[in-house]
This record gives sequence, structure tokens and C-alpha cells, in this order.
Amino acid sequence: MVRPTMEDVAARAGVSRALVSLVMNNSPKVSDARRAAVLRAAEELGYQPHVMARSLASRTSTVLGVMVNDLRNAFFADIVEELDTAAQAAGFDLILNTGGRSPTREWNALHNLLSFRPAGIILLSPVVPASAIQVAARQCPVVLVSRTVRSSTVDTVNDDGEAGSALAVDHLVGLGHRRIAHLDGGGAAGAAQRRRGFEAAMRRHGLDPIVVRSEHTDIGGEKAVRELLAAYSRAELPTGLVAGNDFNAVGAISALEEAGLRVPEDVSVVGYDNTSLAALRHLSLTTVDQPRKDMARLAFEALIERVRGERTEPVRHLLHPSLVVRATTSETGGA
Amino acid sequence: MVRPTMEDVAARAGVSRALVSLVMNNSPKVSDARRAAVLRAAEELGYQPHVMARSLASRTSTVLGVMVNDLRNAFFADIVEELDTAAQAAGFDLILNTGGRSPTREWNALHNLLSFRPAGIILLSPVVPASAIQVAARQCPVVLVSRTVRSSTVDTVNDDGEAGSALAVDHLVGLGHRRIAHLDGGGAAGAAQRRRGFEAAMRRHGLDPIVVRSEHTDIGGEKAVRELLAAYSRAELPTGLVAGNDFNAVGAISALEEAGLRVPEDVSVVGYDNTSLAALRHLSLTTVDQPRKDMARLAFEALIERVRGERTEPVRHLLHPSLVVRATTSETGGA
DNA sequence: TCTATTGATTAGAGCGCTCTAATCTTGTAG
DNA sequence: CTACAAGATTAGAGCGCTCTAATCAATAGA
Repeated sequence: MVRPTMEDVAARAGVSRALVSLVMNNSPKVSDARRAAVLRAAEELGYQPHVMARSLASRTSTVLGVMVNDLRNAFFADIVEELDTAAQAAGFDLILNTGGRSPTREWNALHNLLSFRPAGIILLSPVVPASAIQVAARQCPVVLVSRTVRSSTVDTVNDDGEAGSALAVDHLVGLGHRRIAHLDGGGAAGAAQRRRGFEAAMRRHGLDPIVVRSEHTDIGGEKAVRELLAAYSRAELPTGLVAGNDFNAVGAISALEEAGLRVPEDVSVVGYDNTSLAALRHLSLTTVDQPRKDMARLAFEALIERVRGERTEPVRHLLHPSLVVRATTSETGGA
Repeated sequence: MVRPTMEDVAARAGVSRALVSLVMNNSPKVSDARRAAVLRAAEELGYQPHVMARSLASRTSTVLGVMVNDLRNAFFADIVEELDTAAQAAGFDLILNTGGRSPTREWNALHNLLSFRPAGIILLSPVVPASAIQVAARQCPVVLVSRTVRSSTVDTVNDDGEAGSALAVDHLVGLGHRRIAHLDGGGAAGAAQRRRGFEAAMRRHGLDPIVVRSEHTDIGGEKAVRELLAAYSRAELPTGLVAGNDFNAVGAISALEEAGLRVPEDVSVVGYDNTSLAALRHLSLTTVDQPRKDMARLAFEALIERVRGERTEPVRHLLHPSLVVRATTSETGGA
């Protein structure tokens, strides 16, 4: 388990350590003969530069810290995959962490990332207080995804939740729906914007926004629908539902079907996030798509710009979501 | 962005760098007075040890490399989350990678991990050839999850796919089913064992195993069922389906319902993996559960044992899956 | 022939830390 | 008052690399 060092390669190639270093970094000022000799020696010994030693000596880092709110959430998993692709292409390595959705654990996780003196950090929907983010931002560039913060040293990438909800409302209104309810995501990331967008869009159409408190889970969706069923007569029941996210929508659909209501014939349902779940033919859920790939790419680019010192002004990316129409929405009174 | 070093702390506390080092490592041989002084100085400066420098100097590493086949797959996301929890508790940091399911890219990714001189590496369902794994294993302990390899220096953690399929078959047979088909996962990880287990279990019951070639996707499940519908008369159609995984099962259910068949009244369906999908009330899929948490924990433990040099013999964990009975299976001829 | 000049190579200090061995303090026994 | 543990502290080398400045070789110009 003992690996060769640069010194070993130098000895075998009959050159100095410095020359090996130059070769390893593709310096142009090395003669072809020496370069070949060094490369061969390295090959024979199975030598590979030690990233940490390199980082220490060069006072630069190729490490990017990533803290994920919850990897189990496919949304974040997608983003991380995308980040990894971008990082590999640019020669960076990801070190990954989760904070278990607890501020305290996230704070520790953030500290761990920081202790690597990473080139930069990306936080995916963090729950730590803004002050903690500030602390991190003083040590290296920080980019936030699905979370905003007022700080001139931190870049943010978010989808426009208000616009997303508006998309859903417009779609339903366009199909003739007038009584539309929103299943609010409570304290979940982005839930507040989605609700605001819903209410604003409804008013814009001269309609009365109905909001039911829920959660971003399928169980939450079921409960919310049961409440609606209890609160409204069949004739007055909302014919359109804008769920907080896809899971929530699935729960809502279950409860509706359980109550003998058909989707979309009796009630249309729109989800949010366009998770792989929504795409399943079995569900075929109409939903709002957050451009995850773009979000990841923009977050990465913003970070790299800061890392390279190409920019000091903060950027606030607000991406436009789009509606993916599938089979859970139709005109009022049936398809 | 310039962070204080141990030297700065030492100067401020009026002690030597070595003493600061001792304090940072909780050495018992430091007087309380000095310890307090150092801690205060560190606090005031916002000092945090530099992990890479520490790693280099101590010739030990707290880095664990993790290469994931596909983070988008909830199964791996769950495992990574679990690994992260275990790692944090044990004072290790995860550096994460993906190979995009391409042997070449995986090989590069593996190299990147190796260049950190990690304490150990965990590969989740890698597609690189065994020889590449051998190369890695010569440099640090390696644990494989959802992949086997014949090597005395590599530990493996797998679920017993044969037993899992047998569980599904036994369940269906117990419900009175005689005509049971398996939707084979093709080249996907673990698919071969699942098929073998299915065939063996069927023969054990004196039944004829029907195997349809499919994929671990919902589209694959739909196609496979359509083939079955085309190949068998309604009266001879299998009444039980053992799908390759949950997605596959969902696709199968869609196709069945599309054809006017009810699940489970007409056909019972069993999935595999117990993803969050299966648990959705809307689907309520009977499925085989791989003990992901245990798998992650065992993989981590195996790795740490090797890292600590507590064991040199290889371990081959083969975990027992369990059946989660939900609503997609019932007695033949309807519930 | 001697000196620039350019390009190739190397010596050596230093990145931030750990760790061994040496040194400095005390307290205690003789 | 000396001797000596035992505990507390520090000097200094070194981890594997980078990078600046110095050295060396070879060619060109005067």
C-alpha cells in the first residue's frame, strides 16, 4: 500500500524532482527526450501525483465542497450528478456531505467541507442560518441552490416558484377550471414562493385562491384532499389542484380515487418538480419542470467564475420553470 | 480568503506550534491552562486545522472515496446517504464520483479518487473490469457493493437476489398462483441472480418458469407485458408476475390495466427493491426489500476494519432480502 | 575568443501540519 | 540541598509536492 513519490520517479528517470513536476504539469519547457523518460518511469512505477500534497504546495485546490440537503430527494441527486459531470470536465473533485436537514448537523458538515480549504462550495437547499453561510463565504466562494440569501459575496440559483405556480394555474384556467386549490408545502424549500405565485395568478384571473396547508409528501397530499372533501360539497369541490410537489400530487390523486373521484375527469391535478415519478406512464402526471440540468450548470459556472476571480459581483439566477402536460389534467367536466 | 494557520494560533496564544497541534488532537498531556489559552486563540482567529496538511504530515487519511454507478437511482442515493452518516460519525469525509456507467469514465473517476490517497474506497455497482478493481485494491482497501469479484483483497456486499426472487415466487405460489412469469432485467446489476432464483424456485414448486426478457425500466415492463398478452390466451395468461425491479413492475401494471386487466384481481405483481415508489399509497406495490441501510453499514464497517488493519481476510456479505406485502398481490381469481 | 542570449534543468525553501526526541519544569524523596 | 522522576513544552525534521531563483549547456554575435 505504499505508493511511489515524485522522488522515486525522478530517481528512476535519472532527473531531478523538479523536472518530474514540470512534466506532470505539462510544462512546455521540458525537452522531449526527458519528458519521455519521465513519463516512462512514472508509468513503470504506477506513479500518480498526490493531490493533497500538490494542493498544499501550490496553495490552490481542485476540491469543490457540496452539501446536499437530502440525497434521497431525486431533485438533488440529479443536480449532484450534473455537478459531478461538470466538475470532472473542469478537473475538479467533489467532496460531498449532508446535514440531515438539521441546522446543527449541517453546520458541522459545512465545517468539514471548509477544513479541506476547497476552491469553492455549493450548498443545495441548506437549512443553516444566513450567518453560517456568511462565515463560509469569507473563506471561499459559495453558491446556493434552491435557497436565497442577501449577501454580495454569495451567488444563488433558484427556479422561479411563483412563475411555476402561475404556469399551473394558467393551464387549469385555460382548461375552464374556476375553483382551484393549492396544497401548500409548509416550510419546505420553495413552498412559500409557490404559494405566493398561486395566489397572485388566481387573483389575476379574478378567482378566489383556495389554499390548504399540506406537506411535500404523499401522505400530506392525501390528508389535504380529505380535508377538502370534508369542507366542500361535491358540487363546490375544487375541480383543479395545484400540488406542492409531485409526491404531494400522487397522494392527492390516491385520496381522490379512494373517494370515487376520477382524475382528470372529475378533478385535474398538477404536480411540481417533474421527478421521474411524474414521468411514469402509470401516473403520467402533469407537472411543473424545474430545469435541473441548467440549474446545476449555472451553479457550477458561477462558482468557477468566482474561483478564477473572473467576477466579484454576485449573480442571482432565477430560472424559468416550464409546464409538462401529461394525463392528469383535462377540461372541466371531463376530457 | 486567507485563513489562519497553526503558527498564527501559536503566536497569539504564546506557545509553540507543537503545543497547538497537541491541543487540536486532544492530547491528554497538555496543561489545562495552556489548553484553554490555545482554544481561545483558535476561537478568536476562527482557526480550523487544514485537513490536507494534516493528512500529508500524519501519513494517514480521513478521506473515503465513493464511486457511484448512478446517483439518480434511488437505491444508490440511499446507500450514499447512509455511508455519509456513518462516515461523519467515524470522522471520515466522503469524496464522491460517478462513472456515467461507462467503463472508461469509471476508470478515470477511480483514478481521481486514488489520487487523494484515500483511506479506502467503496464502489457501488461498478462496471469497470475486475483488473481495474485489482489495481485500486493494491493502493488502499476496497469494498464492492452490488458487484462481486474474485479477489482476496476486496470485500463485497450484495443482497441475495436468488433468495429475493424465491421469496416472491413462494409468496405467489402460496396465494395459489401456478402460472408465474419473470420479467428479466437483462444485463442490469443483479438481474442474473434474480432470474436464476426465480427459475430455481419455480422448479422447486414443480412449476414451469416463464421468463420474458425485459429491462429495469417502466417502459421495459410495459413492453414485456404486451409480449405476454400477445403470446398467451386470456385463460393461459400468467396470473403472477415477478418483475425485475419496482420501475419494471410499475410499467407492467400500466400495461395490464391498459389491457383491461385488474391488479391484483386478475394478475398479481411483485416488484424488487422497495424504492420509495413502491411505498406510495397510490401504487402500494408488493416488493422485495433489499436492506439498503444494512448494506451501507456493512460496507462501511468492512472498509474501516481494513483501514484499521483489523482484518485481512476478505468478507463476502450476502444479505437476506425480505418481502414487503402490499396491495398488488392477492389470491388467484381475485381477492 | 569572449560574452550575451536562450532554453533546459535543478537546488532549495516552503505549504501547514505531525511526531520523535530533546529540553524545561515541577514536585518529592533522600 | 541535590537528584530524579514525571509531566509539560518545544525544536526541528519531514510528509510529497510547487515554484522561484540559480545554474548549466549550447548557440549566436561581436
